Amino acid sequence: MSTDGFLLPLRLFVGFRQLIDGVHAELAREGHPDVRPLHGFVFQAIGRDGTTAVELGRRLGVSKQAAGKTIDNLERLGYVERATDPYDARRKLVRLTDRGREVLIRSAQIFDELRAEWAAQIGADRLRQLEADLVTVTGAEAFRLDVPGWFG
Amino acid sequence: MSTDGFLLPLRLFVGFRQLIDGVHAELAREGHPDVRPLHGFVFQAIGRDGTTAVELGRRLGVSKQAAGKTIDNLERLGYVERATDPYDARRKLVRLTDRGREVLIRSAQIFDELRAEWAAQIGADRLRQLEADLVTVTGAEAFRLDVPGWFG
DNA sequence: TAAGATGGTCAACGTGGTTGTCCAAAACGT
DNA sequence: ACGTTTTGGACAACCACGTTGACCATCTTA
Repeated sequence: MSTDGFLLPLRLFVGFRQLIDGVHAELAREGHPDVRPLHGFVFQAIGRDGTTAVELGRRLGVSKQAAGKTIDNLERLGYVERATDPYDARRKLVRLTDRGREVLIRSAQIFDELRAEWAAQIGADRLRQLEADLVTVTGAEAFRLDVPGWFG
Repeated sequence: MSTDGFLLPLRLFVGFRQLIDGVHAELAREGHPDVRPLHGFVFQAIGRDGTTAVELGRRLGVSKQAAGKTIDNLERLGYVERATDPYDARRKLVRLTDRGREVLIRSAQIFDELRAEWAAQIGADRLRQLEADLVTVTGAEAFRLDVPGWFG
């Protein structure tokens, strides 16, 4: 039936990667050369309200230690900050700094721009349908962040 | 315009990951539990004719040393074998073993089956259009295999 | 034939993942 | 109220896979 069973997964990945690379190339141009693809998902998982290392690990599908290391790195880069929870002395709240929020906002904007470029090539309605179809076939799958270990 | 700029890349990745995980779950069931997502792409890059470590690295977008390490692993698992090139004593040809070819063939078949499941959900014509649209927007991009290092 | 390019391997290093261990603080149960 | 369990965080050791640098053998080329 199909000409090549590898076409679909390959193109999905290439599309994903082009979008991610496009965002990070632009972020690097705007003064954020150290932000990795991984970090974007972390920023999103932290969100405006902040989280803890354990909760972050849960959301991303990695161990709390791995989440802690990533937080260490982002803290060193100035994108997140830790604060003690006044209601629970065990917890350390992880929140985005202004710099971190800036990256989160810019990322969304750049993704929108890249999406618009796609829309210009295949048409806005076709792109909407592509997104809708992907949602249909993939369902409500949680995002797993253990990509490095998962792939290799 | 778009509700969420993160939707598109996220769904592309989730779709990719579901296909890959589906194939490797089935491969594991069929006696190949040690084959990683990475390896499928390596098998494809080696192809029927075989290659060398340098050429493999070039195709996959990684260093020749990294390609060599991956070959070491696959050789240990019995999926590829090295042979000296009779016309060039420097080169070592890497070829798939019967076991390796089996995985390559089965992978393509399972991908086709998963693709058929997608087609059953959104319709064969819509899936064909989705693929065609992805090809249009992504262009003739070479696959890069440096995923672990790239992502994190 | 000497100089350069090419293919392969070894070694050292970095990052991000894992598990195991331990401690402090909160929650729970009698 | 107090002892026990659970929870959040950090430290350490280890593994996988990527990188660069160096080195040697072999082929190509001027």
